Amino acid sequence: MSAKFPDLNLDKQLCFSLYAASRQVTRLYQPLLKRHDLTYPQYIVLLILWQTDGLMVKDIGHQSQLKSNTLTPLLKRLEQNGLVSRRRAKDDERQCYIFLTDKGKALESECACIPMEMLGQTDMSVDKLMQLKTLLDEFLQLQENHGG
Amino acid sequence: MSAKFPDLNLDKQLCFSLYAASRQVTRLYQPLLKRHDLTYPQYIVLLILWQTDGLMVKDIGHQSQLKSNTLTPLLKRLEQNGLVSRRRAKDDERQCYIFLTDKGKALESECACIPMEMLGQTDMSVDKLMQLKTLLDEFLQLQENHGG
DNA sequence: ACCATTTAAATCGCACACGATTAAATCTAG
DNA sequence: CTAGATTTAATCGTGTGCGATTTAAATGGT
Repeated sequence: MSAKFPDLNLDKQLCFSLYAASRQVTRLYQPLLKRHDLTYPQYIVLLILWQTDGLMVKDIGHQSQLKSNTLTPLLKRLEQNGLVSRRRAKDDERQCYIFLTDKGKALESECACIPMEMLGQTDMSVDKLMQLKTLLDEFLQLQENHGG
Repeated sequence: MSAKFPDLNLDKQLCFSLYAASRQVTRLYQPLLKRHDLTYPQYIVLLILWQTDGLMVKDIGHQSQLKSNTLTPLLKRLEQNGLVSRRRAKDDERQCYIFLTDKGKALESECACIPMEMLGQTDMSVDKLMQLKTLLDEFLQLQENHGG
């Protein structure tokens, strides 16, 4: 069966590996994040805000590559959990600025152990992990020019 | 601001790169798959079935790392679109076997150009793409032993 | 000043993902 | 032979992702 189109398998399998690896990482994070009542995408958004507080939805979208249709409900959940507050800019009512609350700021140090715990769950060398990141970023960079 | 926990940034950013790259690939596939009325996960499942027809839901789950809560509705959609048929095993009514229809089989050759088109959209060298796949697979392998 | 265009966020609809549970069939120990 | 454990899919609820549209506000050219 199959192997009718053998030349094309490389590509198929790279994309599948990427897809599977990404979900695997999300699954690894889940137990660590659940302690703080966070999902993985919520954690991503918080990482961005911990780096720079008071961003617009647009800025968070640019950094996370997520659009408002994903971010708006996600940010509302973070707001409901008391981690961020949403404020309209006075000079431009279209813009919605996101600020960390005290609770949201405090969560940063509570989550400080997560990356270390994640590294502990991987038997891969730091060297190879860095290689992986470099290749992924190169891929992302090339695509950015392409797709817009 | 931030950089309170600088040692931990490597990890955070690797996971973010993985997350972003995976979604980027899905977005790249979408226009190509839409022509055939497929989503990316549906395409993944079809790739598995094109390799080996007549698998149980469990087998597809093992290869795709997806559980029945994702696969059952996905396979029902493929069935509705006339690409697969679902049959219970006579000797064990619990098992549900998935078979490609003629239309489902015919779709394989129609999709044969997709991997090449995908490669065309990436300016990354085949060498680096292979490296990337190798690292991702190594990561997945290590995790398989870990998590179950 | 006026209206078309642009921009930012929100809304809508659909299809994943996945933890948790359920249901039904099969297996197994006693 | 049968009660309980196991296996397999299906179901349920929540939270993404994302294309498409909508709403509201600001901008820009006339």
